[in-house]
Amino acid sequence: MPTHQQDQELRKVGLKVTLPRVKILELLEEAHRDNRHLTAEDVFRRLRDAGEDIGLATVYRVLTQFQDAGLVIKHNFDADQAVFELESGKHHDHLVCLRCSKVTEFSDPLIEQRQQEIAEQHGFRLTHHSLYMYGICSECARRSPG
Amino acid sequence: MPTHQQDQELRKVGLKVTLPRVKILELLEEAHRDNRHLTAEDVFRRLRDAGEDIGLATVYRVLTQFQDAGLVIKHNFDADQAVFELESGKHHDHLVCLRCSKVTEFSDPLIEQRQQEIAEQHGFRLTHHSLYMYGICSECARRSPG
DNA sequence: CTTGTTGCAAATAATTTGCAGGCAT
DNA sequence: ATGCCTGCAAATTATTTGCAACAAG
Repeated sequence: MPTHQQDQELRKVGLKVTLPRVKILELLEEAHRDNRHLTAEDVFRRLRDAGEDIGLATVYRVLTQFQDAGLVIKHNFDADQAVFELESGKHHDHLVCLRCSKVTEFSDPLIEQRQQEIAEQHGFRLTHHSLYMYGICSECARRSPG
Repeated sequence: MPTHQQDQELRKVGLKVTLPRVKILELLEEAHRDNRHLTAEDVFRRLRDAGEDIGLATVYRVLTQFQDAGLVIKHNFDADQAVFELESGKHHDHLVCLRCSKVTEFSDPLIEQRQQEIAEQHGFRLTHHSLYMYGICSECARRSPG
């Protein structure tokens, strides 16, 4: 079989190239293009719908491995299910639409800098942070201005 | 029995004054003074240690009722267990120590304003946000500068 | 070959719910 | 009295793990 882009990514982080891993990686890339973050269940269901016979446990295992390998980030949004997003390398924060779940990434130097200052003021050495902003996106607002 | 401060808070939000509710409210107030946020299990254990015979299910139920009543806020930090904090009325964000779990509250107008601007730029009408900053607090850093 | 991987089922962990008895108002 | 509350056990939901069969390097 020809060597695809995904195969390289997997090999690079020391994971064998298997069908579940390649498929899940593809799904995550597709989702990222659509500004969606997927839950493990989402991934599982999409694989099912695509005719793949991949168990939910495998989905969880693969996502965790991807996370450990730095390929993926896990977010605990307000909801009770975690969502996974492809790690793009550049840090960013998120705007999440409460209606359609669209996710918009942004990065603001000013906010980042203030965070650092505030941490220092309180004597904290910062390791990371998470900033999630929740609201209604323009499309959803237009659809029903409730 | 004399009417305490807690009793008033409970009545105000339409909840009957019962022992579990009063005790849990007291615990949350105490924890807040100590810059701690408690998980449901934490609350349960402390009640047990104090000799109270209150079930874990009740703890969850009461915390949820408090949340619905606006007395308490539930946070989904990095961990898999949610933590609860007394609602002080004024919005604030959090610095969380990864070693000792100390929580420091802060509020920064500059960050708040930038968030609003960013949301507008992306066409989002913001409803709320959560900003958690994780790191090592000064005491823990002094104790072992890992 | 040899070890990492997978699917399935069973196990955990956090939280919720049904129900019969109790307590606040 | 009467309906809100509670404890306990059972149910749910999200996620993890054990294990035998299987496949990648």
